[in-house]
Amino acid sequence: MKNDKNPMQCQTVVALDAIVGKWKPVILHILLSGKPYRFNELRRNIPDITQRMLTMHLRELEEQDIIHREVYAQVPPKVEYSITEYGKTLGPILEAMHEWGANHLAHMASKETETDNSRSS
Amino acid sequence: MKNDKNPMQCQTVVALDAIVGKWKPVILHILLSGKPYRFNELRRNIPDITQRMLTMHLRELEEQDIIHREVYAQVPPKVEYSITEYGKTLGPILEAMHEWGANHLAHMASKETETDNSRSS
DNA sequence: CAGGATCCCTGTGGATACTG
DNA sequence: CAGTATCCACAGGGATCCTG
Repeated sequence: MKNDKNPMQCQTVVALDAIVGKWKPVILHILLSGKPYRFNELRRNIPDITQRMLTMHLRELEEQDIIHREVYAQVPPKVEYSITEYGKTLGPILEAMHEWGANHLAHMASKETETDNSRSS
Repeated sequence: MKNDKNPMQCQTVVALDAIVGKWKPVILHILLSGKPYRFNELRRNIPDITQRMLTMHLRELEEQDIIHREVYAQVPPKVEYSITEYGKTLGPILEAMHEWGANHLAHMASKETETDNSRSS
């Protein structure tokens, strides 16, 4: 894992570790719908991601038991990724962050306007 | 800011942006107590942080209106950092993450034990 | 005391090509 | 289809020295 010595006190980073990564929030947001997705299906839903990063993030999430990887022995290969029951516990947190983020954008925008007003007066 | 083109959809990253950074969670955790802290006081409470990183993180948090920087015109200089009312809205999220993180450690530990059992059997 | 200025190292992530 | 394997760029962060 990434955190060698978390000197007690801050398990927050443990949670962060699970959702930090350039595309992890998007992946989680998609899989939290409950529907399983195939590899390339995910790629298509995340336009700018590279297969490398998709693979890496999926592996990390799997290792954390947040998503499940189901391999179907057939040709052509078929692999499906889905959120685990345990992974669903991240849902509320992600939602809260999404909400806070949206509100934050508004908050910062209004502060911008304040400064604009004081400039224009 | 860090995210140039967040293609709508994911304000989660906006929230993440506010709390991601090697020491931000700790800083926030400390300041969320409500008590104002001086610069070196914070340093002392975060053993391994460098003044450079402390400064940078504080500046970013200030820019986001999450903490307040109060400069007292006196010599020797005195600067106090405190959580803003707005910044307090991050509290519940950090708390939730902390709780999830603690639980996650337990969860992963128990999975480890499972494998240990299957190995030892 | 509370920083600013520099230099440098590492990890995260991007681009591209190849495979079972 | 679902990946691996390489190479490479850059930003986040560390160490050190200096200052109003």
